[in-house]
Amino acid sequence: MDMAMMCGLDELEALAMSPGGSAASAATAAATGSEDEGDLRRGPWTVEEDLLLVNYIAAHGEGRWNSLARSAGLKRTGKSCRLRWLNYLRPDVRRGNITAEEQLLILELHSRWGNRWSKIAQHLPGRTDNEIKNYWRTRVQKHAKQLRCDVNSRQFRDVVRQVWMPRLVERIQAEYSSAAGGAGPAAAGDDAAHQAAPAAVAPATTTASAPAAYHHHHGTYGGGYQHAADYYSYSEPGQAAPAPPAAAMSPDDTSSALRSSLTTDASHGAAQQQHHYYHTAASAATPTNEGCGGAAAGSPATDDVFAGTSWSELLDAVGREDDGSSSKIGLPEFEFGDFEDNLWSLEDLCLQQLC
DNA sequence: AAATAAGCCAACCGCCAATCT
DNA sequence: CAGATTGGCGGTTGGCTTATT
Repeated sequence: MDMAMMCGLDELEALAMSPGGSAASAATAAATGSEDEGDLRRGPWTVEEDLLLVNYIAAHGEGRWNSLARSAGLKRTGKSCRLRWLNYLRPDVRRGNITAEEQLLILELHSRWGNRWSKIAQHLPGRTDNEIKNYWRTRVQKHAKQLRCDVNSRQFRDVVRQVWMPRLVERIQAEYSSAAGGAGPAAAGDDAAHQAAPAAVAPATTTASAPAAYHHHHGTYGGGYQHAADYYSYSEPGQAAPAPPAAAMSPDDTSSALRSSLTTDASHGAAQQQHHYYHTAASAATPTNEGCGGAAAGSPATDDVFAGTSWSELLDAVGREDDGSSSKIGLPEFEFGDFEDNLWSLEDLCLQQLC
C-alpha cells in the first residue's frame, strides 16, 4: 500500500490548514473533542490523527475499520476513520473547483440517477460522493432557488438540460478552442492532484470503471468540442448518438439508468444537438410546472432584457405549458450578478448574445 | 471596523445491506 | 438460520470563511 505514502507529511500539514482541519479548529476540537463518550474523539481531525491513519493504512492497508482504528491508536470510530480516509486523506482525492466538464457530468448523471452520489462519484475519479453532494446542495440547489423551482421539478430539469448543460458544452468547447495546439484546456482544472489521479488506484469504494471513465473524460483533450458533446449527449434514449463511452456507463447501470430517471418527452430529442437549443425553441419541453415558479408567474420575467433573442426564446420554450399555452415558468427577475459564478454564466451568455 | 448573512464543506447520523460468526 | 458486525450510502449539521451591510 505504498500509495498511501504518496500522501506525505508536507501534504498532510497543508491539508491540516484547510478549513476543515485548520490548526485552530483542531486545537478547538482537541479541547472540546469529547474524550468522555467511550473515550472516542469526534470533530475535526488533527494532523497527528491523520498521520496515524495514513501511516497505518500505508503499512497494513484499509478495511476492517473498527479494528483498524484501534490498532492505529486512534480514538475514533471505524466509520470516522473510513470517512476521513475516503473523503480526505486518500492520495487520489482531487481537490479544487469543479470543472465545467465535471459539472456537465454531474448534471447528466444526476438526471439519470438522482441523488445517487456514490454512483455519480464513481464516474468522476478523484471526486468523492460527499464533494459532489455538497456541490449539488450548495450550487445547483442555489440556482433552483433563484429560479424559484424545486430542484427536483421537471421544469428545473428542463432548464438544466436546455440551458445549463448546453452552456457548459459551449464553455468546454471554448476551452478546447482556446487551448488548440496546446496540451489541453487550462481551465479544465489540471492541477497536480488531477494529474496524479489516474495513476492512483482508487481503493475499496471506487469501481474499476472509474479510472476508465476518467480516461475517456480527459484522454480526449485536443479532440475538441465533439467529445464534450459526447458527454452531454451520450446514451440519450432513442438517440442515434455516438456510442456511449463504455466506461461512463458501465454495463450494470446502463439499462437501469435508462429505465428509471430519464423521461422521454420532446426535450430529450432536443438534447441531441446542443446548438439546437440556441437556434430554435421549437423543441419545447412539456413541463408540468410542478413545484415551480407559481409565486413569480406574474412577473414580467426577463422579456425586456432578452426579447427577440434565442435566450429569451429558450426560456420561453422551457416554460411552455403542456397545453401549448405560452405562459412562462415564472423565472425570477434575476440579474446577471446572480449567476456570476461559473455555473450559469448568464452574464457572458447575455453579453455574447445581447449586449 | 463591527455585525450580520450567506456560502461552503468536513464530519456526523441513521438507516440499510452484506458479511461474518 | 439468527444475531452481530461491518461497510456503504444519503441526509443533515456545525462551524469556519467570505461577502455584504
